[in-house]
Amino acid sequence: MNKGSYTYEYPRPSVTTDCVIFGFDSEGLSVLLIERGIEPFKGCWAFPGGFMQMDEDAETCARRELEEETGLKADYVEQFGTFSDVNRDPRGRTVTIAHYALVKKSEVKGADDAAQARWFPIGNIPPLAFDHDRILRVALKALREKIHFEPVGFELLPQVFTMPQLQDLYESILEVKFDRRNFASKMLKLGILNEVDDGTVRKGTRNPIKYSFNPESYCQMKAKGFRLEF
Amino acid sequence: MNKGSYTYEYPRPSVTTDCVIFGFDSEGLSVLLIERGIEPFKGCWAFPGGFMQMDEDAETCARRELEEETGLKADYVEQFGTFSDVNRDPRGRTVTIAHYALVKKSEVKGADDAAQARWFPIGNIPPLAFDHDRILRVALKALREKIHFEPVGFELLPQVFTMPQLQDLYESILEVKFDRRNFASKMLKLGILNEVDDGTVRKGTRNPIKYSFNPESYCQMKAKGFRLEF
DNA sequence: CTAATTTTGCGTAAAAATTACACATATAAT
DNA sequence: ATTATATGTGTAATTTTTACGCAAAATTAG
Repeated sequence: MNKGSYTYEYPRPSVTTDCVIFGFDSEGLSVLLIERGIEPFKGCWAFPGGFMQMDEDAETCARRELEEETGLKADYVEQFGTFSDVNRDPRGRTVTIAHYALVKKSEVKGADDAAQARWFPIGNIPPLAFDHDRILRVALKALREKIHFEPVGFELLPQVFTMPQLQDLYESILEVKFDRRNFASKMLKLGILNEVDDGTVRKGTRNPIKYSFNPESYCQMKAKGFRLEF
Repeated sequence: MNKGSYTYEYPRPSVTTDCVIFGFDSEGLSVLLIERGIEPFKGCWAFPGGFMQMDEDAETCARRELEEETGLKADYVEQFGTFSDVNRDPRGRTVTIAHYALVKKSEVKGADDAAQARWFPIGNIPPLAFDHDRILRVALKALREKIHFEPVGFELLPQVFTMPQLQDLYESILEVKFDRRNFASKMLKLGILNEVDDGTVRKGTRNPIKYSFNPESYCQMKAKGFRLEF
């Protein structure tokens, strides 16, 4: 196909997607960024993303770019806003449909091998390219609201986790502290956690009980309309 | 400027905005639609919207199209999602950034004069063009969630309103019924309502107290983080 | 190796929020 | 004129949330 072969009656902005990738481990919440090797914003970090193809919708594009640029396949990808400031990209008019992805860092193997991809804790983000700092703020806000309606936490934790881990997750995302006993009883009362018997005999109380997320119960709950109050 | 004078190396989708306009009166919640005079979807109804110009961002575009096509200027316009299905427009690849607008029907004068614009109650929507039925469902969901965090109701009611009106509004949007005494006390406890003295002496209790929204109190509340629980 | 500290599970009492509900009065309807 | 309806007000019962103490084993410190 020739260069410059697409002609339109009126000018059109470029359409891209960007993807804010959230991960979680004992260090807290973090995002995966890619270092830009070229101008503009050379040396700055940015979310993976790129131009939307004519045969894919926005979420498909976000997932494709995510995999191409980081090697990750995310289960959970969701659109949270579209950014269209006239001057957001110095190269030309660009509209980006922003998504966030939730990945289990415990299952991410060679993501750090990937050329210039690195995890940054949410409290220590380097200078970002374009309007990505604004996009990150909006992404965090969206995630914080989402966690009240959907158990997004389970997309971020390992398959099997403990109550303290789950509490850490909620505290990291919402930036608050909970009483551990109240947190546990509220969570258990929801009825979406399965106790996992990993064979080890629980003698003392210091080795925590292992849980896994029960998607079936969750779906039933969701059908009735559900809200996680914190 | 010549026809067909914009040429790009890769194909680009069109970018449009659409605007779901919500209004409220004693009949309940309704939306303002425009009848399509031409194919495709001739005779169907659609949200006002159109192509984004190169010198305006999405919200500016939505407001412009809204005014051009209905004569309305809306105070409150907010983006709630971008729709990018590959086949959503039979004429070609189009991505639309969808917004909703809240208007005071009480202050809308000649909007119905406008050629083919008409209000439809939310329970009686005619066949819609393109994927606008889906867009409407998402808009309603967004509005229902928003009402928990922001006093969107006050954008829909007249400047001065009564408690029963406010309750009707909440009940219409959330599709539930509240105990009128509990609703009133909860609302008043928020401290964002001013009692309006309209001079008339309130003898009986059947003529309801008039209120207005107090934006200052609301801003203070919002700063502390706020949620309206229903 | 021993002692001190920390982590975890469990359960209860106090406080706060939500819910359910009754009556009086003037307007509106019959 | 009589009846029905809409509105304001307050309180008791219930439910939910919050605060907090204790015991046991693992971990850490010495």
